[in-house]
Amino acid sequence: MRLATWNVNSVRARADRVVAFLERTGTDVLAIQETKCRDDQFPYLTFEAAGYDVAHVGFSQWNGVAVISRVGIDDVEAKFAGQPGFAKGTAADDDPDPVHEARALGATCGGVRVWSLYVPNGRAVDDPHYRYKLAWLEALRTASAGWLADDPTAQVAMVGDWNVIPLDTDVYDIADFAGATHVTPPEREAFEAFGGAGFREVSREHLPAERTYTYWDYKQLAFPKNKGMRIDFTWASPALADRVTAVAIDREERKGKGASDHVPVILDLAD
DNA sequence: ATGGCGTTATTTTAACGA
Repeated sequence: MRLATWNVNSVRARADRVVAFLERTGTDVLAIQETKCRDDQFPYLTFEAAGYDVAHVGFSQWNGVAVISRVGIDDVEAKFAGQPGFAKGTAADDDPDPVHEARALGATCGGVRVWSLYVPNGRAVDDPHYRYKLAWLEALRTASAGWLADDPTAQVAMVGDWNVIPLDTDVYDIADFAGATHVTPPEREAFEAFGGAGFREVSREHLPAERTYTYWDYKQLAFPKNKGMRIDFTWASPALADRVTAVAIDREERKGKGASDHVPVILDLAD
């Protein structure tokens, strides 16, 4: 089975390109992030015509995550247990009515529990969104540790845009990120905590080379200059990690007119 | 120090993103 993840930066602007990717690569299951639409705006027909079932959650023009599959799609969950909302107060419990955002969707496809994840950006270290990002990652770690505790043989793939740069060598110039989000010790610790919970980040297992990027900014010719970042990852349960035979980052998808700023990450799973 | 580019929306500027 071929499983991929891709932050498409608007599924409506990119639907034809996504279908072309599916057909070119023979991807069976695709987790999509940043659909940037409500459920009623999702281009279901485009994907159904190509032979895929769709599960999507989106509340506005922001965020939005989906899983599309041609090997079945069951037990859809539009959030994980304990997923926090964004509280705009200056303290974590300041806001009595946090806003729930469409950033996680789980679905079982071909026997694999796939979670399409769009981790909050954080914006700035002194912004409430930064605290939200850390709380969100911690809540996901707690939830996912529970899945493994319930079933150590579970086939789970947590895929998507993690908005964390785990290593200094995962970015074109770490000096440009002094004081910025994505590289702070708390963010990196929150990311690596999934390893502590028993998961394995299989993209680096298969693609260990430094400066192997999944994102390039639209601005200032970042892609031609290869000024990129590695922020799209797959934390796999042990049983699933053992099935991964290859991982590829599809750099071709950053080329040409109408590209997303992220490219797909593709995982091949043994039967 | 700023904004650079792309997308969206109760659009004609603002919000958001990494």
